[in-house]
Amino acid sequence: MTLYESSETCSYLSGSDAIKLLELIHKSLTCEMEDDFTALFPKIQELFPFKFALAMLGQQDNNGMIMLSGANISFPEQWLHESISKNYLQVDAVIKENFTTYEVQHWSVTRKKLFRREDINSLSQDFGMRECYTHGSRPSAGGQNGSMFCFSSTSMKYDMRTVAILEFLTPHLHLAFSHIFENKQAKVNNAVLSSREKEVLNWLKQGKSSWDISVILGISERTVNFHVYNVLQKLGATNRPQAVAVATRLGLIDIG
Amino acid sequence: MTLYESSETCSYLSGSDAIKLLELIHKSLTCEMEDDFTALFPKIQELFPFKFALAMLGQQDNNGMIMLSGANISFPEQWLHESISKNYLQVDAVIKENFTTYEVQHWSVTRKKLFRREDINSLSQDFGMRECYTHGSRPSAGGQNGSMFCFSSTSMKYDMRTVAILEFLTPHLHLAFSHIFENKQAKVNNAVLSSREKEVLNWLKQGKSSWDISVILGISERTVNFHVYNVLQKLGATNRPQAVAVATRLGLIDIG
DNA sequence: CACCCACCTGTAAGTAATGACAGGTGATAA
DNA sequence: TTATCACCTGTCATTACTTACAGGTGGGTG
Repeated sequence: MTLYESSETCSYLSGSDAIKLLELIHKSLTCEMEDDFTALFPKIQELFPFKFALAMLGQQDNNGMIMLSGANISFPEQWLHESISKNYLQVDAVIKENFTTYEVQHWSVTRKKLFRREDINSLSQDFGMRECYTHGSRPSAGGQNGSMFCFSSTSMKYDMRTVAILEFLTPHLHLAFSHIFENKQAKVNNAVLSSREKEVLNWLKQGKSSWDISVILGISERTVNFHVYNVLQKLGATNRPQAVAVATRLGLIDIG
Repeated sequence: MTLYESSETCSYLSGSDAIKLLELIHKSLTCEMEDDFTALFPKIQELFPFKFALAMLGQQDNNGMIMLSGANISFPEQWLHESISKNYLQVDAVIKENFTTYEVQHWSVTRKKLFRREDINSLSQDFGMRECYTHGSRPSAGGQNGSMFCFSSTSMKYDMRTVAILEFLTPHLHLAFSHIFENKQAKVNNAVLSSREKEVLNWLKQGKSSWDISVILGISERTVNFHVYNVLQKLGATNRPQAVAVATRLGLIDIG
């Protein structure tokens, strides 16, 4: 049984902790852009101290986790740059552990558990990131992406209060961050098709034939087929059913 | 500016209120079935007293709100029966107000505001439901349904603490209730198509032609068309693109 | 101006899908 | 046993779609 199901987890929290968490969770509901999300972190700092924070969204794959999106709240850019160039993010044991167990981790605890020693990599030490809490959420209904949030500093004691805070907060950070990512993706994808192409696609979804659409739009059937052909090319689809499926997945057309 | 955005809303809450809310919100994240959802309400009763509770999910329509799903937590069955048979749910001003403003309502306050008088309908009075708080969430990204939650009793004072509790709690009740509804719908819809039909549909979505699928499944092309035809009939679609769209909407095939 | 792009249109050949006809098997439930 | 249902198969005529070819218009940008 993880602490998630334990009813005593909140006993580590004070009333003012709980109120701050409530406010944070409430604010997380209305995050639409990355700025809204970033704005949560100063408030998290009021709950427990950290210098650096990082958010990551990943998608499960055959080979492992693929990073979809990262929001660097306050990590040193150089650390990120070196970590990415040296492929640390793909091989790091803590990250693997996160995307396997999705439980709260404390670097020294995890490393002791995995390697039977506590030392961290020199890169992190150079930047004054001697300790770090990480916690993420697993892919769930309504979202197929997993997440990971890092809170790092020179020294962070492992204590149950921080664990409890993360367990209450992380699922909502995950929802907010996923939501922002999907917004962003839909925006990017939205530019792929022209307005006429989206219009045609929306009628296709409704079961209309080329002839139907030509009447609806007041253009020739040939032109409808022309638009459809362009949609197929742009979406990499081989026929109309796939085009509808791809467009739906990319958020280009409404589900309804 | 509504209380939602006010940073002082939580000042009406005690630390123990906040902890109970946190626990409730956390539990709401893992609700998969209606029982899980119903189990939240005894915990809500620890926050503020009420005798009867009701959850409703509705979909915006040209004419108004259509009820999609209701969970009767503890309302008198007879009250519900009479309300439905007398069409109260369609004409009730409080319900209309909920699905317009989506703000916390207190029956006597709302009625005073709308009708300049406080009296309630005799039906509710007969059942000892003299007062009621209602609050819901508007349709949002990732869910097109609005919700309404009622908490009723013989006497409920209007106070800011209860309002604050509802404002913090309701969005999460909404998410949980919507999620349960979608689960239920997907389950119902899932029985509509046979396993072979779903298999064919999933290949259609991938852009495969009838011939492709016949090779993949090791059956004749004619049989693939037979299955597709049955899918079209069952889903009420006129062609493959629409079938893919409908199946996606009903949760019959994965989006990915 | 030249260029790109969204938008529009035509012809035509080949391929795919639709919807009707007809029929057969095997498992499971009344 | 009779019935039902998922599953399977065939033919055939009609309609729809795909993908080439060819081209024209108007708006905006470098």
